[in-house]
Amino acid sequence: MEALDPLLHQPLRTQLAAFLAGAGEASFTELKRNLQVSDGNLESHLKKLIAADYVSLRRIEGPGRAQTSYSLTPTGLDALQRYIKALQKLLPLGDRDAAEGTWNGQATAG
Amino acid sequence: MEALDPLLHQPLRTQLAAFLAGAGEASFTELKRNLQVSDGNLESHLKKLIAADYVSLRRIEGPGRAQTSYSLTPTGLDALQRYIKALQKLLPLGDRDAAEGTWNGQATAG
DNA sequence: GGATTTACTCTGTAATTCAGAGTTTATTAC
DNA sequence: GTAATAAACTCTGAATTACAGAGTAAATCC
Repeated sequence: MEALDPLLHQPLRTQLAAFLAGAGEASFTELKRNLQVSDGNLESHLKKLIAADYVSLRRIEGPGRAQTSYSLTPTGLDALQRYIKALQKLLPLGDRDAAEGTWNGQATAG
Repeated sequence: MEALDPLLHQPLRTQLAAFLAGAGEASFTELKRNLQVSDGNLESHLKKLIAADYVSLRRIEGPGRAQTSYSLTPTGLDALQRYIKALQKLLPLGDRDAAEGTWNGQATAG
């Protein structure tokens, strides 16, 4: 059985990675709004992803206060992609062939 | 953004639930072997799933020492199914339509 | 120029995760 | 029959993680 990247397999961090993958990049505040998370919690998870080089930051000096833009690194995107493959192997997720076995009567149709 | 059931969205518990869904039921030892996990760790996660009524146990009195057989409850299967739907919404997982947006060039093809 | 807001960062607490030691019941060797 | 081994868990405690709210610094509003 394949292990699920523990860095990505955590509620907030999965959402963070998915959001960044979809959005390309986002500011602290955008992330906070979209993920509905407290400041401290957001920054601690962001920090962890940055430490793993899954996320990079870019300082944006605009008019007004400087902001940081966060985005997935190639490493992060790759990890996310491999994480998704692992999920597909583990669970029946539409991409049926990938799942090692499909469940009883129920499959994925609900 | 939809939250991911924190009970299921944890590496060992996701695997546990997926395995039980696939196998129907399994003994402590089977689970231990398949998930490659320590006794203590397995029992603590199992306990958590049982407390949530995601997993039920059944005592099996055979020849030799009695064993416990673990399986998903209807509640657990339902939760797993909803968890999978949430994942599908969040990530591009083969079932493409469900994902809120598909990523840049990369999509799911590797 | 004082009050507010924005954009984070720090700190401490609570909860979670985990390994290994402990317990109980059965089986095998003698 | 009993000592040693094994199976099937359960308990304990330490390490890590997750989280909220308080703190800080810079900009904007009045």
